[in-house]
Amino acid sequence: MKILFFGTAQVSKIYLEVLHNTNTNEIFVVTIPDKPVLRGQKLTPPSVKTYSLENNIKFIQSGNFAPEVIKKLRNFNADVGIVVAYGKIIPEIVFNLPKYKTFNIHFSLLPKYRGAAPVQYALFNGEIETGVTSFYIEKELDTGDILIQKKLFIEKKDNSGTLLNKLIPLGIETMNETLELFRLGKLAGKPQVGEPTFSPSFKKEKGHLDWGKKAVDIYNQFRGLYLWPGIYSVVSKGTLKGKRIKFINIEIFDIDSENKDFGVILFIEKNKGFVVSCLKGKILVSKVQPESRHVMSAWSFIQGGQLVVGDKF
RNA sequence: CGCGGGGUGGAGCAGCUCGGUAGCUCGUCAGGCUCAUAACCUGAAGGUCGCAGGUUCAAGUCCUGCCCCCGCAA
Repeated sequence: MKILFFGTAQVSKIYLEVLHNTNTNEIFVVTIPDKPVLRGQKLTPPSVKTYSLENNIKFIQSGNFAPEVIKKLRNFNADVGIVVAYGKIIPEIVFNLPKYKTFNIHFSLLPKYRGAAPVQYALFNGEIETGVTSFYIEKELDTGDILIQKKLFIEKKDNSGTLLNKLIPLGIETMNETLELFRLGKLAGKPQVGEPTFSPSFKKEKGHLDWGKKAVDIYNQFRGLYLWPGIYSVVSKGTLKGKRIKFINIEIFDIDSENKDFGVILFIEKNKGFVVSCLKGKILVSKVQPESRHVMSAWSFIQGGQLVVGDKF
């Protein structure tokens, strides 16, 4: 098949790889411009671009769909378009170019969690299941008819990293099966049914912990933001006052205790870390990254004596 | 040349302003105590204080250059 592939992020590279390793496919990649990234703001190419270069795959890198870009895409004369973590809205004139139109692989059970961050939001909300959906791209974001949908159970200990690792292969299955549908000429999708919910992209600020919440909610926030941007708190009382500390790993210490004050370091758990009070319940912090320092176990950091019982976030 | 922090025994930190025997907590090893709840006590091993120059009687500490790590912002 002649495939028009829209992708940018690390995740989409994996999908491109699968398509590229199927010899019968001819691929044309569409990705976005290099972006300044990290300290020193070096321009970094999307991993899809790097992969395309290494494997001699035709690609076009553009921040827009100007007439000359569309012309090139039209000349490719694609059978189908596939969108995986592209990161930009694709105009109708483009997603309608391929013979069988364009479909998207989305990591939720649509119409739940439409938008940019379905994995994260599913975890925030403590969902017990999620999944992958392939559907036709429409003008409105994530609203098109569904081709294939697969369910997946979320485990208590899952975070955005582990969950993504399960969703990616499931998505590949979904993509392959969707392509198979097209080969067989089964092109009809089914309208989405149910109340839609949304998962808009968010900023780093979302990782700022509010200890005036329940331990369960804080834990869900941790799970959802595990890969990016992580969760953090700023010390408000103690030697490190004003310093930011990232919590790389936490667990629920108890779920329903009542605490007079929250955000307070209540006590130390030997070899494990320190325990912080929430509005309801307590959180055991086991791995941290203080400002300007490496990631370290919370217990190790406690040895430095910078953070002591009674300090507050 | 975006802003900032940091590199000190195996781990986490202090010491640097005001140069003068390498300190604290943990771990390790040896021994003691026996229910302390981050158990406690005694003792031991373990460090070219990121690298290279410079100033000085003397540099972890002051000066110069370099390497590496990290937070923020984008």
